[in-house]
Amino acid sequence: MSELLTRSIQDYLKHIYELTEHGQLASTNDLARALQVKPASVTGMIQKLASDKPALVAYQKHQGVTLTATGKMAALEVIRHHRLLETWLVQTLGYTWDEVHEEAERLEHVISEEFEARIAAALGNPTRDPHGELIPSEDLTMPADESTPLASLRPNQAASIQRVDAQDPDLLRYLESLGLTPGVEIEVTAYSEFDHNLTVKVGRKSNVLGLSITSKIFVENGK
Amino acid sequence: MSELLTRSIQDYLKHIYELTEHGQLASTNDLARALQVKPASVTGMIQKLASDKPALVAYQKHQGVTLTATGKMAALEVIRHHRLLETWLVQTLGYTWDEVHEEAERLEHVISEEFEARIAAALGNPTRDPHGELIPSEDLTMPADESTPLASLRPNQAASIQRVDAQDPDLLRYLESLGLTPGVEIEVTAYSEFDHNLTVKVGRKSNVLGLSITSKIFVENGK
DNA sequence: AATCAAAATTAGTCTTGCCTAAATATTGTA
DNA sequence: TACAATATTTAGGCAAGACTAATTTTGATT
Ligand SMILES: [Mn+2]
Ligand SMILES: [Mn+2]
Ligand SMILES: [Mn+2]
Ligand SMILES: [Mn+2]
Repeated sequence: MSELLTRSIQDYLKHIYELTEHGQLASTNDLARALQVKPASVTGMIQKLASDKPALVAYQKHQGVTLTATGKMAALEVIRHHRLLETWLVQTLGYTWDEVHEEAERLEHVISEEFEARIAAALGNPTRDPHGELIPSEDLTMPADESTPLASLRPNQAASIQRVDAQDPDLLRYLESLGLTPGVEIEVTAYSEFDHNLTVKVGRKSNVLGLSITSKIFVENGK
Repeated sequence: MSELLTRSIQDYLKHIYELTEHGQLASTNDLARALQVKPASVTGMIQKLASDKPALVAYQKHQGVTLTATGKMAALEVIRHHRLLETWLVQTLGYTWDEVHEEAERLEHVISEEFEARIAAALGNPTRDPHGELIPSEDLTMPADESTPLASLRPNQAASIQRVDAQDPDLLRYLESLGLTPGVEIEVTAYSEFDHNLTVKVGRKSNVLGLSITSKIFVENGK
């Protein structure tokens, strides 16, 4: 799996992985939004990736793309780099979880396999990054994710936060200020069916959270 | 000094700095060799850098280039990144001095000022990298270098090794195997004026070193 | 002063990855 | 079934940075 893959291609593959993780096809528009690029540029790149020597994506005009086995390996390699880097920035350099994303976004493309191995070992081969996201294993397998969105819980259900699917620093700081971070136990005490707000108890405090937040927090282990 | 400077430009500036550090002009050919690029490419890039909004280099056709004040700041920024990274790879991830150059060569262009500040602080603001090279200060001043090449010493002169000006991993491993690393005390016991070999004593052992080695080891403080 | 080799520059191409504008395909709905 | 809105693709361009081949400049040597 050694890389002749450009930075740009690595980012395409990573985002295609994320958009197709649950069996969907990634649309040109969704990719354009994720990559901050115009749809026409996505079409161009996708056509190139699809016609590469060993194709990195499977593509049919107007239908969207998925990754080939080769493309998936390359994507998982980048994702592993990203998540190990985030973990390591937090644990060894004192970054906070709202600061790491941007730094990792650049570093992920330039570290060697040697570097990856050394930080993984130094961290004790972690399985989750600071946001609770699962880290692909060294052999590029993505562990199964058992969690469900907090939004799907209803009053009297308790659970523990597994991961927070967000990179926006403001949102992350806000969540931290409420104590909504991975590992924390929470309980839903109220649900408003019109706006889908949930009232969530953390320790002694309760907060009312809208769907745009509860859909980004993933929990497990409701009692 | 924030960067709109591409990776490629950063490498040009860094190498121009190194080639002009002692007052010379950097020639097109020397730069081409240093950057592993054809001379025609160097001419093209130099002309662009010379005609940039605030010019990064001063250039006259066929005469060679030097850095402007702006260009020098940008170069020192990259060099500071490189040398802090090398130091940090050795001290916190257990890299050896022959392994760090290549990794730092890529990382130097993508770390943030925040990252630079954090590793500098974590390392206690070091002034030399693992090869003994001086690290530009945070305000981008290069400390004065008092050292002279080992090649200039003669029998009965003693000195301590300050820095080793080499990146070739094989050479670095060889020097380490001889105990020729920064901080080590040495003494010259013989000189051969025909081939310029020096016999150098380190601890109990002596080795005969050719000019291609003694010109890359810099020493200070002969007693 | 004339000559010549080495060094440097110019001219013209190529690749990568993006863009805008225009054309076309798909889809959901009337 | 047909139309309009939406999504996607095509066509044509541009900027960076590299390359090769051809040409010019420099500066040493006769
Ligand atoms: Mn990235
Ligand atoms: Mn993360
Ligand atoms: Mn570099
Ligand atoms: Mn060094």
